Amino acid sequence: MISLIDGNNFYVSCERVFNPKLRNKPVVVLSNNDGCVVSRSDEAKKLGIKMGQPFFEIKPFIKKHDIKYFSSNYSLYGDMSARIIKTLEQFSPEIEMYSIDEAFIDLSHVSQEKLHEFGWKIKNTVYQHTGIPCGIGISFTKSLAKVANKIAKKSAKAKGVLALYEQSHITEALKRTEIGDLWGIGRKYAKKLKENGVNSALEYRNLEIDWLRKNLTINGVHLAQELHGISCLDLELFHEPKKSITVSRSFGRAQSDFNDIFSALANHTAVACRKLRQEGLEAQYFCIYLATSYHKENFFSDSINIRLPYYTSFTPEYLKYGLIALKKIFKENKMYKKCGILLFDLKSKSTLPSHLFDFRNLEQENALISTIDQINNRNGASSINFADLFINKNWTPQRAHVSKKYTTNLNELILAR
DNA sequence: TCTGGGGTCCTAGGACCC
DNA sequence: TCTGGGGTCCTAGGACCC
Repeated sequence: MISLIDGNNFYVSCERVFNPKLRNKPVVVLSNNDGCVVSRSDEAKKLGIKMGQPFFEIKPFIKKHDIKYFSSNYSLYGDMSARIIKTLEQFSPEIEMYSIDEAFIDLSHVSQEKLHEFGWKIKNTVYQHTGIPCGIGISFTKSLAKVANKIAKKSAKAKGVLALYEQSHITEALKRTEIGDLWGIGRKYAKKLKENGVNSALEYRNLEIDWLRKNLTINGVHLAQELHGISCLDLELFHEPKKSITVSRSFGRAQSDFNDIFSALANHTAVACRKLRQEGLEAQYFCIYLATSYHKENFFSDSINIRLPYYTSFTPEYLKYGLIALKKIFKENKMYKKCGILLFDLKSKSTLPSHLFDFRNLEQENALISTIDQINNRNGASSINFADLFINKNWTPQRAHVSKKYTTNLNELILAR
């Protein structure tokens, strides 16, 4: 058996842990750049605020109903997520942290008649240890656990915990699950399926394999089998090495000056390279990306791929080639709204030169960059950095309503108490 | 009359997830 | 004025090989 545990309205719940006044009140958390709503309390949902709704559109509504709102505070949410995993470790040796607010855990060591009780024990303990309310779904496969989790949160009877193991209950649950709520069925597939008369998960499960294969790829077939209780998706217990790393941000306001934009790109590049080093990886290819506002007329974007002479994670190398690349795609008189960098073709760090004509002094590079990383780890990001990053900060995203660093900044933690 | 068969690799685009 | 960011996987089609 597998259980899916996820934090309810996770970002909002994280904010509430350290600010109890927010309980029982409508609260939303905004995306980067205070762009749109990405997490809503139940009260905010009841008022009709939609997921992904632009903030500026609902600002008057928010003031009128005294809805509390916050810029996203990812260091706080990441830290709360780590606390949840720590708590889950006492319930099962096999845990897959699927996203910042969701984990699958193996429950094959629990007998069927104890599943429900065990689920409640997990829910209560997570709340006790972290202050985060969560939903628990339990069943034979990951996809069925997802179905159970969704119903657990909706049903007044389940109150947040549901174990599905009786066939009649599974059938009933699938009948009640709308096709678009299935894990793996997005907007496009939901539309296509409805056009073919498939409106519930139960109807989906009855579809012909060949039809699914043809119209929804092999993933669609796997989903149907999972709904029959045949496991196709294993728990991923080990952290797979990343295949790509992206860092991109919308600018606080549109930018047209080359130096301003390079300054932003340099900052994203430094963050991306640091992630690369944290993963113990190096890249040889990267792509930089530049775009105007997607929501304005004459949307324009351009990107360019760069191949470095060797695999590396040394930031100055990326800054050097990034500057050349940006000059190639930058155009005057455009109001750019966003830029980013994508690192791909990643492989494990090697300490050897890659070829005969590689004249880098790797020892020196490593000494420099690891010193910089250490200083920044100890004293906060960008305590020390490359000059390109400081040209100016006109581009910095909006983040006007951020909460305190309750868990990651000692001084603020003491103040909060 | 009439022009093979089998395979790999790469890429762009589309779909999904949170 | 103002609309997020970071990922993965699958497939079809083209290019190329013998």
